[in-house]
Amino acid sequence: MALSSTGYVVLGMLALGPRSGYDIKQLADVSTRHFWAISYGQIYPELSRLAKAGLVKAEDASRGTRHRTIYHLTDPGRRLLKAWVANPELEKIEIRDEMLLKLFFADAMSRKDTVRHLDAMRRRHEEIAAGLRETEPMAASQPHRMKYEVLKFGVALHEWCADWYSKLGRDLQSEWRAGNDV
Amino acid sequence: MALSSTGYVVLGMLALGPRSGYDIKQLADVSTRHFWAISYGQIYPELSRLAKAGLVKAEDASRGTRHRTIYHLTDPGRRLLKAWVANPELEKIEIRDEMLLKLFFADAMSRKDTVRHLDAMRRRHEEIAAGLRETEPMAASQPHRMKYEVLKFGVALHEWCADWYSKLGRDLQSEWRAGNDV
DNA sequence: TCCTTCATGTAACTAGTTACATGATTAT
DNA sequence: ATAATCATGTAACTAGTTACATGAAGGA
Repeated sequence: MALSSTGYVVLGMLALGPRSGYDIKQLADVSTRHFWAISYGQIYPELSRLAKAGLVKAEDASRGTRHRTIYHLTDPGRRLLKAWVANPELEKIEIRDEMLLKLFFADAMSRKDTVRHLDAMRRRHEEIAAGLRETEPMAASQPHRMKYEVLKFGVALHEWCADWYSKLGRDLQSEWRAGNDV
Repeated sequence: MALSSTGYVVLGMLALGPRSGYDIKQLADVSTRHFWAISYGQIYPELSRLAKAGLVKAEDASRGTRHRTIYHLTDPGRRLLKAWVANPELEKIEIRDEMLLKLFFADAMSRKDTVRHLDAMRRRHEEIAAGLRETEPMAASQPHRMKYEVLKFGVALHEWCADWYSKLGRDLQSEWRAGNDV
């Protein structure tokens, strides 16, 4: 019974307590999103699969005519999640960065445009870091240490990226001002 | 005529000179792979599409019975590539990191396993950085400055990640040795 | 009243991977 | 010989996004 990583995300969110598909999405959007985004189009079908496999259990939580289903982990679900987390296999890491792609192909670009592009990249990472920092109070106040550490990693990572692009832009400019035609 | 980013990668590789689909894959594997991986299953169909759109032109370069097709950029192809590169739109950036996902859900993990997991993450990033560093002489000797800068970014990024995980592991251990039951 | 949030779900689509099939050439 | 590399391509599959449809509840 091999689950997709997204399946484990759903399981993991339910390990924090019973919630609806909607809740899972909201929670993922302020926590795992910066390194593992998920959408409704994955969540709802995944919940059905997990329920069919007996890893989660659905429970009706409708309020009046407004229907709502909350899911909770079953024992097998909790065991499977734990086994996955503890398995030290080298899992995949993947980055897709279109702006970096443009920078890679930017050799024919004008100096002005290159600097502008680097500035946009800096700004982009600063914005991501700022967005993450907003969730910091929430992450700091809950008892899950690793979740907080992962958030701090995200903030630090994007700040580091912003600094790197900022520095490259400055270096290139001073180099160009010095008249070195590289 | 909007191309996928992968389409632009193909175009960009051909901007360096005419090459085959096979060549494009080899080149991408030692250059863009760390932030934009591509596979044969994308390259060959993409080349057909680009040729049909008149952005590249196929040329038979078979040697005897062994067939080989090299592609080169057409003027419209070169123009489109240039326009894409120069367009400062905020393009998407995406990370998918399964190990970070496990760390995020690692709160129930034993201390020993947490430390081991962090060590595996550190090693993973060191290996990626080392793999990238191997291509450094090649990147340094060619005249495309930005390609070299992007490579240096990749090396520095993964080294930074390795250091971060390394530091977190050390911090947690000393914290635990100090007897703080967090 | 109207906008936002809550809430669930599907269908069509886009993107990308993996496995397979084929076969020549070159290095060991 | 035989293994590695060169070389092209497709089919089946997996993963994920986006748009759409529906509608209730709650706040401005």
